[in-house]
Amino acid sequence: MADLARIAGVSKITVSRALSDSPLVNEKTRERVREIARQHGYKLNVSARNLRLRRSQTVAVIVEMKPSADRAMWHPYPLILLGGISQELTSAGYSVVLTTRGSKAPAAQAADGMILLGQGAREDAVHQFDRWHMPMVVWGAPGENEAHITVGSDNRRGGAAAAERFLAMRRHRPLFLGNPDYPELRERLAGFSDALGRHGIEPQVLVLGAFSPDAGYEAVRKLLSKRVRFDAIFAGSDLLAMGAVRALIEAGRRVPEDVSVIGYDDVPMAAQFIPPLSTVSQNWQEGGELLARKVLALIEGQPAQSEMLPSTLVVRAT
Amino acid sequence: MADLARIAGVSKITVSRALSDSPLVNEKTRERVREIARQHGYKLNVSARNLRLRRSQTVAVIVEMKPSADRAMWHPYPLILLGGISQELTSAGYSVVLTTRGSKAPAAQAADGMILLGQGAREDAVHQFDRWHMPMVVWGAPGENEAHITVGSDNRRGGAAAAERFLAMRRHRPLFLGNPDYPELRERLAGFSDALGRHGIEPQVLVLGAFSPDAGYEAVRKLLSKRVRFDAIFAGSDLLAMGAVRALIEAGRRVPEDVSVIGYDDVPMAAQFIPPLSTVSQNWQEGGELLARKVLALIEGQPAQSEMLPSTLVVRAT
DNA sequence: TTGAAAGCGCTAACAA
DNA sequence: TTGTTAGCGCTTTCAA
Repeated sequence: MADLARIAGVSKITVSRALSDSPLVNEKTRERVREIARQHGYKLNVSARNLRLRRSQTVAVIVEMKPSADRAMWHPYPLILLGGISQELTSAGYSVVLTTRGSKAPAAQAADGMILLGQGAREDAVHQFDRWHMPMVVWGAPGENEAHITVGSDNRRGGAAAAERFLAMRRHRPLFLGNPDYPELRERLAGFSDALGRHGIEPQVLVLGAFSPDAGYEAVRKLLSKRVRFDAIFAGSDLLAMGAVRALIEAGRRVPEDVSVIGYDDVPMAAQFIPPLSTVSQNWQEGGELLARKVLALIEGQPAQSEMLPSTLVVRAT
Repeated sequence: MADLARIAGVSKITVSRALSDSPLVNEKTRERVREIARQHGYKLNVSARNLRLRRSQTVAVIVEMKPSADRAMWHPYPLILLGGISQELTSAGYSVVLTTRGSKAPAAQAADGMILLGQGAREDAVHQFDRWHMPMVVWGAPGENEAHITVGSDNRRGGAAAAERFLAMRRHRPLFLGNPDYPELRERLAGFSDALGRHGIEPQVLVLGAFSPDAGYEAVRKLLSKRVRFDAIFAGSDLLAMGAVRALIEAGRRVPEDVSVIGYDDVPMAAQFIPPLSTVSQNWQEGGELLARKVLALIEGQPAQSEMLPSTLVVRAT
């Protein structure tokens, strides 16, 4: 900038003003400076500007990644959340700084705000990041982190919707498939159990480690071989549900006549599955957008509140 | 840092050294300084450090996003590419700065390197970013951008593999389903056509706008109603292929006896589909990791070359 | 409409 | 082992 100033025969500050479209500079001067900048391939030093302005136009998105084991955050669906976040922030002139918890990468600290996703949104993580004293929004179940602004989908309601559907179909031996160690699944199961409990029904719970179709397939196969009786399955994810359906069909059970199946997420394949899968739909993209809008509000000093996204049961064939 | 120095009774630089684990500082001094920093909730100003060190420990990932229409980059599979990138960069102590082309967000300019993804990797985009003079790696088909380091999967080989399979099955009326405006699909079609051409067979090409199962379903339904004859379908994506299979089955055609179908991508559902879908597998995750490793190499001044990831045909039931 | 001075918070180079 | 000096490149006062 000093060089440009010398070449243009003006002062540094005039160059700065010209390049940032300040009204404090003469039209002609501005054009001349800009032309010179272009010719010389000048590129603004963003770090210097950030230092001076005390902001980076950046929001850190922090996801969990245990080194090897659980890469849940990199599964396709949570990533769509990131798509929503990015879309919203980008159009507001912010960039997303993507980091994983525990990384030594420093850039996240320079951000103007922070979004916590995935397992990273646990209590301990929240406290850890609290010390950074920056606007923070958390994805997950509100109430767990009363002190923080939370956006999440209504997993409890989704579980209840599945239960109500089974009740309407007069199913009395429902089964829950999934790992309630994940807070989302715990909520889904809670909503499911509560709604059933009000009619004196208690679901069986089959704890599964993975979310994959194979896990669902194997689990149901084992149940069938052990002659466990059930007439309805509520799966913690669509992939699990699809695996379950495959196992049922292979074993000669009719879906939904013998066993009704409801999944969770409404992935694009759910509608194309044969038979088309009934499932609880949640809009990840929108969740991402909402998270982004909340941090932006906080960054600009406006108030913001926790919010829960609706989950709706989509009844298809199963 | 000046405050900490005063409190600890040392100089600023000693604080700096203590906090950055420099060997130039006495063990005791270091501990004392760190303790004081902790007590006072000190947080390093990363912008200042970036300015001073002339680096940001950041890699910009630039994706395409036409405002409303084509959000292809936010589809699940390209996002996995991002997962791979992020994983690799994070473990090297870098953060990912996610921006879309055309965004006014400044943070990307401060990055130490750049990865261009999606439609953004077209010629014009590449030239636009060339002016930033930073290490750059592009996702796509090598050869298109000779001048730049490119990582991509071998779409041409994938198309050829599908063709070879059909030839081995003695199919003589193959059909290609997909939109060759996308460079990847163009390559897949090229490989497919070339391999067939060597046996005197020319595939029919059905250009489809979308990648969705519905698009595949509708397209095949129309073909069947027009009594177009074909005995093999190579679809540009698994979702398309699944839609096609559904249409075939509904119309009473047997898969693969009457019509063999091969998809592309090997999405997790492909193996669970009924019937399990044959498809060309490409490893997005690994592609992302490779992209990341190449930029890191460039950033550290090491040489790097373009590279093509293998695509392999996975033969299942269709 | 332009400019001079000051300083954002950090670390490399050099000196003690 | 510690400290002094200087300066990274920018923009906000304040003055002309």
